[in-house]
Amino acid sequence: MPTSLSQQRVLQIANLEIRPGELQVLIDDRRAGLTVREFELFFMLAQRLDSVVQRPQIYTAIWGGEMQRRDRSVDVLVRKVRHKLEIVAPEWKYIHTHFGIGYRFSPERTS
Amino acid sequence: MPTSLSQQRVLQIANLEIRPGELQVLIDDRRAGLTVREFELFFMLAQRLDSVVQRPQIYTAIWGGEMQRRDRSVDVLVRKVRHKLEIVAPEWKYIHTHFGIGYRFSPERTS
DNA sequence: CTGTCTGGATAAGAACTGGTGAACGGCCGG
DNA sequence: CCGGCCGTTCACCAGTTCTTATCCAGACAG
Repeated sequence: MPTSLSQQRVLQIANLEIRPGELQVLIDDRRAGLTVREFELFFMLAQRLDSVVQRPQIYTAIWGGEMQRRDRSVDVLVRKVRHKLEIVAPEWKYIHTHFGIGYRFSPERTS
Repeated sequence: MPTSLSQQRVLQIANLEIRPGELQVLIDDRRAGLTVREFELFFMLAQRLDSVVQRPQIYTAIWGGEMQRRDRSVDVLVRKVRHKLEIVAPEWKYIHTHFGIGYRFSPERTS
């Protein structure tokens, strides 16, 4: 699966640089320090800029298979990614929650 | 493959001089004393300064073929290179670990 | 306003990854 | 033969990450 990521191009969005081949996210040239899972989530959402991705879709994209009811894996992962991004860029929000549906990636300045 | 190395230019980075044609690494004009394999690894990473190189890519570049799961060859080789470099330049770190991903070359003074 | 459902936050144990030292075997020169 | 060098593999361990459970705040329906 890192192989498939390697094929992808570098994404430049807002103050982000996302390098699939290195599994790295750079924010204003600083490394976010995401783990492999975390990167997969973030990159997956980033590719669908501005669109709401449903939870089960996210789950399948990252873990494969069907998401069980009450499985909180996606939520916890989102939480971790948000946290790491906030450390590097406190004044930005990247992942937005859509209640009862899923998440949407779009960089927004908060201040 | 020593042939391909011979074609390459000498790299000057930080306190390093890397001579592909001689398979030699000089640190402040002192020889690191790397073996052929060790040099290949170090040079390969050095050419990708500041970028994270995934383990399987490293493996393929040096041994060819696919890296098996749980193959520790890369790790052990990195360990040996680090050790030899540390003897010559204790106050420098050259190879950084990115957990779950691979390694990144960028010279940093530690002290 | 109240009850119910969804998602945020946190924590504990399991599972995994990488650092490290050493053993093993091949190769070569003496 | 013998000893040293080199590359590979193994085993142990520390540190990191993932999974799962729980508690709680916010959202929504009636």
